[in-house]
Amino acid sequence: MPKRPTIKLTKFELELMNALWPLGTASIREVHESLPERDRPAYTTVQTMIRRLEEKGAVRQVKKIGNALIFEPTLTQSAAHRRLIDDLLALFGGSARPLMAHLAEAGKLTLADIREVEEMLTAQPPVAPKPARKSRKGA
Amino acid sequence: MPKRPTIKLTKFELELMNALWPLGTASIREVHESLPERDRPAYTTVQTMIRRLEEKGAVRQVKKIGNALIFEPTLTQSAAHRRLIDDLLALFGGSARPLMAHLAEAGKLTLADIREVEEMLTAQPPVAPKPARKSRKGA
DNA sequence: ACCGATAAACTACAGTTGTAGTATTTACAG
DNA sequence: CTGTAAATACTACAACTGTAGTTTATCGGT
Repeated sequence: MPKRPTIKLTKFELELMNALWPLGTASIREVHESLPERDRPAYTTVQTMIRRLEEKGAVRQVKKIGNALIFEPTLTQSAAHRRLIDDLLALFGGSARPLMAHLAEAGKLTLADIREVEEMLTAQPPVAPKPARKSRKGA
Repeated sequence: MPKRPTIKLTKFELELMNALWPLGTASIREVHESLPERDRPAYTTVQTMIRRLEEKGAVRQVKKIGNALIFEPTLTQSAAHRRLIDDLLALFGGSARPLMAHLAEAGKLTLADIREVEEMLTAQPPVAPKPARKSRKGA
């Protein structure tokens, strides 16, 4: 597999993606308007950023309606999140432990949170080495 | 309280701090040498960065030995980490839940990790609303 | 007191990011 | 078909980052 180079997004690019993901598919205008009106950048700023996101391969043009281009995310939210977390984790020496500890200390983690994840982990075998996810050869 | 503006460090600045924290106090030369020799930047690069860290208030000069300045961190590792985590958390809408879920999914969280944090949380009352930390008036 | 080695201070520069203005194209209304 | 409004494409630019060279100050030895 090609292993594309895991797109790196800035904070602001991420915010744009956060606007785009729920829309699924949208024009620049729509992305722009869906940003929090409190400190909303100029329309052209969004334009520029979307173009850069396209260069980075995070979004792509899918069609044109009237004279407006319609975009859709190529990078999934999940992939973006994974990247963020991996980066943070790297700064913590690769282990989630100190990260968790910090979260707990800062009161960002409740017992409920823990229990939930615990269930997740016990429900599914944590070390399941990729159960050969169905590969429909044709489509 | 003054609430200083929570210093924002870049990845590389963080790496320098990671070198400095264990040293406790060090010259630029020492910081430089303690960087992984694999892709170690020029001495002057470290100089520049330390200067910028000083401007940002993350380190400070404490003395001079020979003609070399000795620095020490002002920003604690803990504070820096807190900042990192808070930033990440903000991107996740402020809740640790999806973050945890992602960690678990990615196999970065083991049951053991969970248990440990769980203990931390049960040991100390998690919602302790700042037990009025001792304020010696006089100092 | 001078010289050579170090260190610090200053300067430089290219790439990235956030921000947006200006110029050009294009689709639709009349 | 033509004008106009909307969108796109192009251009600009300052702050921040990573990178390091050049110039100047300083310490310590002879």
